[in-house]
Amino acid sequence: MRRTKEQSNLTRQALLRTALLVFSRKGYAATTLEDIVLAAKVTRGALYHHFSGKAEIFDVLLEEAIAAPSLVVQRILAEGTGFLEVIYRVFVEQIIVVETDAMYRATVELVMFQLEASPELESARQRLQLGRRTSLELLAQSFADGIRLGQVRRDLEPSQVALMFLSLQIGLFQLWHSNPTDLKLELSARALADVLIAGIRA
Amino acid sequence: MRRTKEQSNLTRQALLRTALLVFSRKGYAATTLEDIVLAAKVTRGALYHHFSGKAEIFDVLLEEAIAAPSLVVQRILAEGTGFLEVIYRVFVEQIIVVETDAMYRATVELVMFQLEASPELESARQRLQLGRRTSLELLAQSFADGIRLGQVRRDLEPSQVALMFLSLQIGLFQLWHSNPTDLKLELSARALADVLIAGIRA
DNA sequence: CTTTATACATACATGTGTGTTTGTATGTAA
DNA sequence: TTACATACAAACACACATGTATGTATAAAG
Repeated sequence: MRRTKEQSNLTRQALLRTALLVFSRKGYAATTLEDIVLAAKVTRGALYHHFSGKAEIFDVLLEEAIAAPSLVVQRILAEGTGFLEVIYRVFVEQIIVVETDAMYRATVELVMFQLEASPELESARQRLQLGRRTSLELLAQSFADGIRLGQVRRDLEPSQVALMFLSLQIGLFQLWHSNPTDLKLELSARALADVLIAGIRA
Repeated sequence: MRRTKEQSNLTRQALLRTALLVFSRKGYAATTLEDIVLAAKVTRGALYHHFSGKAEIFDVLLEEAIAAPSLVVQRILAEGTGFLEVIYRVFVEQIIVVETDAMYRATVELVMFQLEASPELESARQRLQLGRRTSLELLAQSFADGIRLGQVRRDLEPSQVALMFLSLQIGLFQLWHSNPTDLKLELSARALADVLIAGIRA
């Protein structure tokens, strides 16, 4: 009955994977360890062998979840063409990933909807906050470049434009999430990005 | 020790008021009835006398919370001047209320951060979704008027503009909430509204 | 003024979830 | 091949939160 080392690793991955799905759907508090191990087809013994408890498994998930979005951004920034076009693409494609990749969506849901709710996740929230700050700063710097290139209105604060960019993304996803059926996400994302660009272009 | 009818009403109100604050801070699941009655300086007996349980008191709160934003909108729509100016004011003032009115802020937090998390609040979520749909439709209709008046770009879908408006509001609040200290809310709200207007004006 | 209903407080029963402990079969190293 | 470590399963103990049942003092009704 004793599993081999790599099998052990598989169960650990299975636990993480299913835990992500369950947490993102039911939330931290409402998720019981039994839920997780049942879906992963192991017992609580396995979970407690791999993790110290409920808090730790959530923490591990969050680590990856916070890192995920910036990966997408960096991919797009690498193939950059025109400034405003890059902005447009970053906005749209990052939202498309949410729609198409269920796992990525789960991580976003985890961060956006389950994190603010529970007080015991304070440290996680602070890490998220830090991540968002750097995101904002990176964006702001990018928009500052855009201004210097003469592509963005000179009277705008780069930090405010960055804020608007992120607000739009977050708000759109939240609205879509609260009503996924009658909201075609990609279409809307393009429309919003279009207005955004129109509002900031020089 | 038996209280009079109006005293009873006061304790009921106190329970609702403190429950709103506690729920909005700790979330539904993490909030214990003991937390509420302790803050309200009564016992659980009082709570169970006025409400059938945890679920009901949350439901009552939510009813008001969902209704609250539309009240603000209607107030501003009443004193309408120019179209784009009304849009601007609705956007900005609704956000200002969140910053200045702690109770209003709590209701918004309740709806935005605590509602998506718990599965047992499904019915409440559906009511919220309905409220948002009507909000969107109302906004869309308003923007359609704006197009007809020649104040808004004719190539834009009114529904998409409405979506953008709401997304911005929601996203901005969420970002501010995750980091209230280094984000001057009113200032940002004005900046975002400015870009929004610039992006949609004909 | 008596009676009854109300507005709570207190005590209790129950369920549920977490963490811990113990047991065990098997991979792995010597 | 023996000895030990590991990967889990199963059982247990404990805490805690909800709901309920009971008690009681006093407004309110007649």
